[in-house]
Order: sequence, then C-alpha cells, then structure tokens
Amino acid sequence: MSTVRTRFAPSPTGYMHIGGMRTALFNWLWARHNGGKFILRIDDTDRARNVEDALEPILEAFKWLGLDWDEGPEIGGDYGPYFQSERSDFYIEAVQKLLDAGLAYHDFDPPELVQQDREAAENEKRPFLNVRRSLELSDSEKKQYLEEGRPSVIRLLVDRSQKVSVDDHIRGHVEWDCGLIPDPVIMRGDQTPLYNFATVVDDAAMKITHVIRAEEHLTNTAVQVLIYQALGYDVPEFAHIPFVAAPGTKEKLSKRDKKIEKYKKNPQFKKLFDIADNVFPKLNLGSSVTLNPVMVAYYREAGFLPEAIINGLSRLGWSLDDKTENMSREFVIENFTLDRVVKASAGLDPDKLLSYQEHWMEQLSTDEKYDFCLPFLQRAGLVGEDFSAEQRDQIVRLIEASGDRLKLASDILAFDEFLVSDDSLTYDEKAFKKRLLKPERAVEILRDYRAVLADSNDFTAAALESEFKSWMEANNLGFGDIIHSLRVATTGKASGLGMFEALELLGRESSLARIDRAIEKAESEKSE
RNA sequence: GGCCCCAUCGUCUAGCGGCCUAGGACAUUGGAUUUUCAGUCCAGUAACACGGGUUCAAAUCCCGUUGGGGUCACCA
Repeated sequence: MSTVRTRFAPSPTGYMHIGGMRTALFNWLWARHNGGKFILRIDDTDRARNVEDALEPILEAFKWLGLDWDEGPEIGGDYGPYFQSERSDFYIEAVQKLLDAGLAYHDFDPPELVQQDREAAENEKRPFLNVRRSLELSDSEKKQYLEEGRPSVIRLLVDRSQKVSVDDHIRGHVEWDCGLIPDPVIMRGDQTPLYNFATVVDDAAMKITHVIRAEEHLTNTAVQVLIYQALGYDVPEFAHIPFVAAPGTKEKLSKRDKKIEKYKKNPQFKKLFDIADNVFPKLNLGSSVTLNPVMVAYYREAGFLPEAIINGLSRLGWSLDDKTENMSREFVIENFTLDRVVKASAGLDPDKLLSYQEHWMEQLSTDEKYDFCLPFLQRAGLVGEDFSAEQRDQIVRLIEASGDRLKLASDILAFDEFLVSDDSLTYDEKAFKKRLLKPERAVEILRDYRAVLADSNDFTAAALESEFKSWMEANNLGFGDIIHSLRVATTGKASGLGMFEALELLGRESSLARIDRAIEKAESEKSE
C-alpha cells in the first residue's frame, strides 16, 4: 500500500479559522496515524500581494498547536512549489492536454451573456446549464477568434448523459446527474486556473491519497472527479467531514463581522468573548472583535493550552468510544480513524473547551505553569522584563496558592493584587462600601485584628488561621464578622485566594500597610 | 427554487436488529465540605423529530413527511 498523503490548502487570509484548523487537524491526524505525510499548500491564486504577511498567522497557528508539516512553506519538498501562484505551468499544461483531447473548449461568450442565460433559466424555473454556443463555431471561426485575441475562458466539456459519483469515507455513496452540471470554467482568459481545477491538478501532482475537507466541498467533488477523469488521473479517496458550527447551532461558523456581532449575544459563546474583553485590553491586544474566538490566535492569547485545543477540536465531530474524553495528542494519533467521524455538523462548545483546558492545566507542574503564565504577566506590565529573584519567588508562590483557580494562563492577571505595591492597590468600591463602610463595627474589628497580626510570630497560612480562630472565639466573633472586610482591605477584592494564603503571600509588612490604608480610606469616606 | 448532506438529553457524543427500563462527558439543579471564589464528593432533572412499513424483535434497516444545513461564480 502506498504512503498516505494528506494536505491542507489554506488561502493566505491573515488569520487561521478555528473550523479550518479542525479540518487541518483531521488531515494531520490521518497522516500521522498512518505514518504518512501531511502537506501544506498555499492557495494564493488570486492574491499575489502580501502573501507573506497574510500567511504568517496561519503558519503560526500550526506551530502553536504542534501540527508539523512534512512538505510546504519554509521547508519545501519533492513536489513543490507549494504556492499555487508558482504553479502556473502545471495548470497550463493540464489545460492544453484537455484541449487537445477535446475534453475542454474555449468559450467566447462574454460574462454578461452567460449571466443572461442564467437569469432566463431562473425565470423559467429550470436548472441552469450553460449554452454551448462556442461549440457551434467552425474551426476557422475559432481560429480567427483566437488570433484576433477575442476574450475567452476554457470550460470542461461535461458529458451530460453520464452520472458521476464518489464513495466518500464519511458520506458513503453520493451520486450526481451530469445533465444538471454546467460546464465549469477551469481557466480564465489570463491563463489563471480556477479553484476546482487547480486543486485537482495539484492534488494529483502531489500524490495526495486522501482528500479530507469540510462538507461544504461535497458539491465541488462532482466537478473535481470529472476533472480527474478527463485528465486520466487516479481519483483520490474523499472524506467530507462535518463543518464546525457556531455554538448551539447547525450553522457554519463564520468570520464575517455581522456574525461576530451575533455570536457575542449567543449565551454559550458569550463566555469566550467576555474573556477577551476582560483580558485583551490588559495585554494591549485590542478587543474581542478584532481577535475573536473564531480565530485560532484568540485561544493562544487568551491563555489556552495547545493540548486543550487539540483535545477539544479532536472531539468535535469525532469520538473514540462511549467514555474517553481527555486525550493527548499522541493518544488521538494512535486512535484516530475516519470511520469514527460523526456525520452531523457539530457546534463548537465553549464550556467543554474550557473543561478540557482545566484538565490539561491540572497536568502542569508549578514550574510549567510559571513558564506558561510569565509572558502574560510581562505583557500586562505586572512584571518587568528583568525581575528579581524575590519577584520570581512571589509569582511561584502565587501560582501555588491559586491552585485550581488558574484555568487559563491569563487568569493570573486577575491576581494582580499580589504583584502591585501597597500604594497602588485599587479597591472594588462596591465591595469596599459593603464590607467596610456599611457594617457598624467593621473598622473597629479590623483594627483589633490588625494588632493581632502585628504580633504574630509565625506568618504562615496555617499558623495565621489557628491564631485567627482562637482570637475570633475569644472575642465572640464569627468568620463573617471580619473575613470579608479583611479581604477587601488587603486585596481590594470581594473574592480571591484562601484568606490566610493571601496574607502569607502578602507578608506581614504589606498586610499591615494595606489594612492601615483601608482603615484610613474608610474613615475619611465615613466622615464625608 | 434545483442539487446534495444531515437528524439520540440544553451541548458534544455512545449505540452499527435483541445486552437499551438508551450509556458517558460538559452544562444545569439539589445536598455535603459551615471565610469568598474555585475545587472535590454524593444525588437528581434531561433525548431516540413524526408517520408508515420490513421483522418474532427497531434508536438501529427501507420509504415518506417535517425540520435543519450546505451548495449553486470567469471566489477559494
């Protein structure tokens, strides 16, 4: 059996679509599962400029997720070039072959005329078939037209009496009546190929064995198979996988601005947009609109783990059995098969994605979490490029103390109170009011406890807690009488780490300074 | 509208004729862990779109209906 060769052929659009990434992943998985080759080919046929800039984010997405390619940009390969804009000769040669064999023809009808034909068909409620006027031309007329440079396109001559079919790995047997298929244009007058044609020529030249792509291409397959046959090429195997739908819908996930606005209101999707709105401004990354969950880059910037995205994408439209959910990249490679791909389209599930993220985050050691989180802290300006050993230690302790609360790497940014100076700590005003201003004795109790803290000889969480409890009992107080005001006073927030972990993390000096500052603030606001 | 695809809990899915009084995960609800948040543990709610067949037997096979989606370019 020949080596399995799969490919993904993105257009350089300036971003990587999460749905496209899933398609690429399935191609990659199938190649890796079979010990085959995964090829990246760039579909830049009609936008030659700025290809490099527009391609960069796409390659970046592949690298981030660890989907390595065996042939393609940056590395080349035996079947290059891997940019379609550089493959004109192949297309011209293939077209010439079809022309010579009488399987394709020059069509001199101007686009407007074709459009008229189309409208006429629509008005008469019959399926549109292009009118083959140019086929009626005599040889001398054709020759004359060509010589005088009359504009034309080249169409494949479809045998309208035939049927064409594929046996798709996922869809099964699918058949089309060629009598309903207009002769497709395969090359424009300027000798640039059209998608369906270029794809076939390249897939054949690159010896692609399995064309795994989204279901929306199923209809294209009829024409493509016809082209394979006309060219005398072996037809590859096809697997039309379901596309990724917007959360909670069956609609194809789209990047169009209008849709993005709609997604922001989708209750399931909203969660991801909220993360962006909360985190990206801190990182100077713009908003949830310019960098949104339809793009792979969103997940990287929001602090997802590649493992979580791979896991989530793998389970979107594919499953191993009735129970396995958490799967490593290696495990999926080992077990991925096309026959277990689901047929129905699958909506992206933000909640599930987040739960995979939690799972993979749990697997990380403190050191790994530190490496993962540090860049986020630096980009948010909470830690400088150069920092002291004490700062490093503080971050490590913060990561340990935050435990499960750290789900995304960017979650660390929510604990900024442990990284800012006592003077620049900001208070959640609502919480401050509720916990320090409103309760009659809040300030008084806080002041009492401050004295206890000042005298503590062991400033560790465990010691502080037991000391706190005996003090509380001795003074006939309940947890609720002080814990909230203490939290707001020392962290500025209504919720956060375990209270005594927080105090330990801050240390005696900061804890006392912050309590003093809060008391001062409370008193001045009370007297107003 | 033509052509094509699809149809199990809210979501992602298991199920490929009897093991199904339909399983798992996420979400959700209630309870426990009596400082917040998070987590953990226990328990619960929740689905075979509908109608005909075939069969001793149908979520599973066939047909139809309905619903959803994709695609109909000298875009990719």
